[in-house]
Amino acid sequence: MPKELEKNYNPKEIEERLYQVWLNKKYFHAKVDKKKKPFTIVMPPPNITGKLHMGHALDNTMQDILIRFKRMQGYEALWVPGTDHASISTEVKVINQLKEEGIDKRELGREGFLKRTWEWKEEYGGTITSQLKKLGSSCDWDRERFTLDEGCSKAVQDVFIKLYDKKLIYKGSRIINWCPVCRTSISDAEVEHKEQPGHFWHINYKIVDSDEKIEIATTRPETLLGDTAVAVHPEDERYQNLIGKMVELPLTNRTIPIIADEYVDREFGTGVVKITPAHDPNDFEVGKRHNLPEINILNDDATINENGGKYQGMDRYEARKQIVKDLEELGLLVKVEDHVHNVGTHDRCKTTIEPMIKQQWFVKMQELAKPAIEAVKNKELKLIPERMEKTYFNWLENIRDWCISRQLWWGHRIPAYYCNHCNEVVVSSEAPTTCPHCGHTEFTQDPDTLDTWFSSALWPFSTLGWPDNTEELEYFYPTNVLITGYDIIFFWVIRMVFSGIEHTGKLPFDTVIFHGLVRDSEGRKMSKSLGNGIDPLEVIDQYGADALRLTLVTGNAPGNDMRYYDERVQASRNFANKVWNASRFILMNMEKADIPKEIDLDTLTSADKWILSKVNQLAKDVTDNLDKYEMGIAVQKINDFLWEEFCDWYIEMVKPRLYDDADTTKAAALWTLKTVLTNGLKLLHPFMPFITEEIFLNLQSEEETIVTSKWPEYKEEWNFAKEEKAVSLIKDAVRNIRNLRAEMNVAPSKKAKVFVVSENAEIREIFEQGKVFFATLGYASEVVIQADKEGIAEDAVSTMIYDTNIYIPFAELVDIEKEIARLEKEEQRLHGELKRVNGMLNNEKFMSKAPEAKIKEEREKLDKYTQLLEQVTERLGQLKA
RNA sequence: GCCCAGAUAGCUCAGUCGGUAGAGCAGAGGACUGACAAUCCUCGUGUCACUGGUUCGAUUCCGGUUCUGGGCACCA
Repeated sequence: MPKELEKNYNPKEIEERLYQVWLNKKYFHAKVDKKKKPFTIVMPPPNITGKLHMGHALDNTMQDILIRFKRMQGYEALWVPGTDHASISTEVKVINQLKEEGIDKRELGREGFLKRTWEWKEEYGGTITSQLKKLGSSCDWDRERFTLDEGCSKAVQDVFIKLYDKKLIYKGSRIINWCPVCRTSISDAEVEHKEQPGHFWHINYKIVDSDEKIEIATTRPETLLGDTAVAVHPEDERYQNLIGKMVELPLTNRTIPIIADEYVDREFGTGVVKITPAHDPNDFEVGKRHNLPEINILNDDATINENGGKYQGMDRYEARKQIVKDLEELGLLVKVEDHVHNVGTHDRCKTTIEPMIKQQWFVKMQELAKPAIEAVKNKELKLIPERMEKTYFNWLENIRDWCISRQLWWGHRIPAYYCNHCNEVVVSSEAPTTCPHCGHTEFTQDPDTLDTWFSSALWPFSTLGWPDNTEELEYFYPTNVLITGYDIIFFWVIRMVFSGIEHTGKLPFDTVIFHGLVRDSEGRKMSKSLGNGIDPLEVIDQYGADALRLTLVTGNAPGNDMRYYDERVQASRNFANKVWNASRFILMNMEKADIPKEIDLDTLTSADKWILSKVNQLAKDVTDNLDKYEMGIAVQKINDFLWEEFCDWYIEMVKPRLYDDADTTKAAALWTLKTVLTNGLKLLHPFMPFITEEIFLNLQSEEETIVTSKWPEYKEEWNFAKEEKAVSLIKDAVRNIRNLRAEMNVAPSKKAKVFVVSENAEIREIFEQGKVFFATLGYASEVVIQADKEGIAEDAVSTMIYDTNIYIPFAELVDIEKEIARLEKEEQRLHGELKRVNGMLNNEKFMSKAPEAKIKEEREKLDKYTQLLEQVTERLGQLKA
């Protein structure tokens, strides 16, 4: 006994209830099953500091669609969820929390701080995953992972040791990006170049033992405290005589040489550059070439250190002011210009980064990059959209070594130990007992932790048990696709690719799908500072997760940004409501006949066969689209099918049969309604999991849930080409009649007798078969089908489809003038069409070169238009006479 | 400076492996037709940015131009 659906579609109640059932029944749990093919996606782990935003919603909707699709297709579909420890973000959050309590992190000590951070993680770290559940994400929560859990940590440690042993990880003193607020080094990828207004200070340096001066220009005057040379271009005539001489460095007691280096651009500024090897990456390189001393003038908080003389202790900007002032007093400041330049800032805290020379750990990238480039070049790894390949190559081909050490506490600690006696470095998973160099037994572990992306780079395999060769790893790895935003291609995607190749010998996935950003309705990035972010949870609360999901995936091409409009979610919700109501209608009528499990297809009417054929074709199309990851196109087709073909046409066609007690095709109608609805729901399920399940459960299927139900496949026996053509003809006729009536302003309540005239017996038969619904849909009081015009009033309005005429003699309603105008417009249109077709067919080149099918198509059009034109002309003649 | 993308109906966007361009929203007119007014029916002549080329045929492919976004790099 089918339970009736609630009168109103109430997503909130349905979604919460169903998700709980799905969890209890473990539908999302995947296990090693050699009889089935695996399909695996690992979720880009959201930060534990995060809150669900539209980007996550889009990202996870797309993943869920693919996972649900594959699960229904019979794959062992595994979607691994998890979170990222997000070293800096989390550490900053906890530091701030401590600050409110008046505690400095150093007071707590490393262990105390970590304890606090784990507590923080326990309390807030699960926020985002619980929010993902509201979205309907069908992740295998039994396999949820965390980048800092035991397994992932082991993987990190193994990788570090392995790369160190291969000399692909090294410790070195190099210029790195330093964040004075977070007080840690960061990688190049974490530096955001931002345009900022600044100044260009022109300063004179005096040549030693001479009255001459040399003018340099700088945007950071305070760095002159660390200058160790002044450089000019070796071929610059202006300065030839100065090369090799010394200059007095103002405000210090030092003299520094004038050197020649090709790095200098003669055209820019004065053509003279001050060289500060310790605080500028380019100068660092120049310094190395000329063996210049490196003078670090900054403390870790960007105040001037003991090398800054009287400026010691000043903040970098304070020192800048003072130095400019002092230079001015000395008469060495030539001029100040306004200058807009790009300043490197830390992407997390937006602080201006300071290049500094520090001992850090690096991953040597050159060798690792090669196979990653190769994989995309030889198509083993596919990037969607393809244009992302350029970005990918560009980054990898110009890659610099990756600075992986961070002066933070929250993260994977570097497994390196230093002998307290001789400072020998030992890299190993456990603290060593004796120093291989001097034999002493006391060691201190490196205090630094690793870049948070070091662990996420291993995510596709560390989550499956690597480095142990687990069953899961064997079965589910490599994963299939990765879905993520294009904004983390460098941070994450590329690093996973080379890590996968290096450590597992396999690509971690074969396809990467990049999606764009969800922007606000004005096209702006959603951001906290603008306050224009839209909370997905509020949208879900108001319209339901299904509506949000549908909105996010509709009408968006891969890699393109999209705008979020409330109206679009409303439209999605309306669609859900439509599906709901149509389903209610079907359920309400189900008892009007016994619905057979299997039906003899011969008992179906042409309308039944038509819609069955349509849903059959839809299954094929949707499957094809999803195989190509074209989710937007797929769901558009489902939407069109359900709303237009199924609701607006088929259900309307079927109504007279259901309401007529004498009708003998009720079982066929109900079987068709149920079958088509079931298949439609299944196709829709990956996109709108909740509403489809709720209806499915009420439809009394053989299957216990739609989640693991069998995906509809194309069936040859459901292909009814003849009926498709027939119904399409009747639909055209109906549309023409409606059109006519609308133009004539005839109210739908005014039924009229309709004559269908065709010399073609087959066509008469088609209308005969569809008579019942044709009458209803075409507002006919009676349908008369005949071969000639016998008995039809002269002034009946008419319309034609192919070789069929339809006459509606609602004489008193007809406005002859209007009818003539309408026909003349039609006549004009046909002339235009004929001109075009004739133009093509009379073109010899077209005839000789165009494909035969195209020529045939155009010929058929010629026939059709010619015939229609004859009829219109004849009719016009009658009316005008 | 290098690279990429977009430019299509009033708005937001799909699409076209080259053969007379689509959706949603908005708008106009009509209808409470026994699931649904969160609905139904009817209504779109857009130089598919501009400009050359290839082609029987280009909005779709190739070249150039303009405008708008984005990424990377950086000149001190």
